[in-house]
Amino acid sequence: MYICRMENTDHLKEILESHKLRITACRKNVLQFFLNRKAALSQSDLENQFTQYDRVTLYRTLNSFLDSGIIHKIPNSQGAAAYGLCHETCSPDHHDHNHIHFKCNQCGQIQCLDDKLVPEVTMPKGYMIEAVNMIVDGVCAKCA
Amino acid sequence: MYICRMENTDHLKEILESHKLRITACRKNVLQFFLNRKAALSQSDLENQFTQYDRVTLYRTLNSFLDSGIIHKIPNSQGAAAYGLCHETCSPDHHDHNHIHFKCNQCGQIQCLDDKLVPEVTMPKGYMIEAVNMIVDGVCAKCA
DNA sequence: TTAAATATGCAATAAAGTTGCATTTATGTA
DNA sequence: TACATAAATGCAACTTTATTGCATATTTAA
Repeated sequence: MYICRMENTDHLKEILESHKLRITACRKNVLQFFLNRKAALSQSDLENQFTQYDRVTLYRTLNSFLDSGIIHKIPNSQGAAAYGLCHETCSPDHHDHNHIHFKCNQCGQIQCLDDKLVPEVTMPKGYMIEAVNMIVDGVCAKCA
Repeated sequence: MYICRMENTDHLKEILESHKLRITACRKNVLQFFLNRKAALSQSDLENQFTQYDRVTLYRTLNSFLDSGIIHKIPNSQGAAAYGLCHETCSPDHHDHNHIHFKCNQCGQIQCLDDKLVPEVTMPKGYMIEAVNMIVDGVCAKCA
C-alpha cells in the first residue's frame, strides 16, 4: 500500500528563491511537474494536471517562470506554445539555450536535447543576432 | 498621373495550375501579394490587405497554399503564424526549406534568408529527422 | 452548355491569450 | 508573533486566432 507523505520541497523553494519569486503552492507544484517531465509542457498540459488552479493562475505562473528565467519558450509551427526548463546558466537578463529542440510528429512531445548544441550561423551584413533556435521535426526514439 | 491597368496574371495562373489549384481571384491576389513581399505574411496581414474577402476565405486560401506546397509555415515563439513562399523545389509531398528564417525584434518582420542554409545536424540514436528549422532572432539590417 | 466539383461568405463555435479587480496569501519588520 | 505591504490568486470579461457547417456562387471538365 502506497503511503502518501509530505515530500521534501526544499529544492523547489531554493530554485524559486534564487529567481526572486515568492514561494507559493502553485509555483512549487508546477516547478516540480517541470522537473519530473523530460518533455516540454504547454499551458493546457498544466491545466489538465492542475485542475485545482485557475487557468489564469497557471498562465501567470508560466509568465513569472519565463520572466525570471526558470523556463524558456520553444518556437513551433503548430499547436500551443511549449515551455522547457532552463539550465543554471540562464538568468532573467540573459537566456542561454543553445540546445536543439526536437518535436515528435507521432506523440507530439517536444524535447530539449540538452547536449545537442545549435551549430554556429552567420548572418548577412548588417544583421544582429540575439538568439538562435533550431527545431527538428521527426519521430523520436520511443515512437520509431 | 498613374494609370491603373489590368496586370498580366499568367504567371499566377501557371503557379496555381502547377499546384493543382483552381484559379480564383482571391488566390491570384494573395499569391501576388506573397510574390511582391520579401517578408513572411500572417493571416492578419492578409486580412488587412484584402478587406474584400472574408477572413475564413483567406484562412482557407492559406491552407490550400500550404497543402499544395506554395507556401510553408514558419515556426516562431511569439505572435501569429507566419507563412513564406516555397521554392520551385517544393512539392506537396516533400517540402524543401533548408534556409534560415530571421525574425527582427524591432520591426517584427520574418524573412526567409534563401541563400543561408540550415547547417547539418545529427540526432541521438533512434531519432528520425523529417524537417529541420532554424530561426534567428535579432535586428535586421534595415532596423539596425 | 451543363453537371459535378470546388470555393466563398456567413454564422457559429472552439481554443488560446490577456487584462482588471476584489480577495487571499506571502514576506519583511516591528 | 502580529501587522502592514506587496504580490499572487480566482473570477469575469474580452480579444485574437483557429476551425467547422452549410447554403450559395464559381470554376472546370465533359
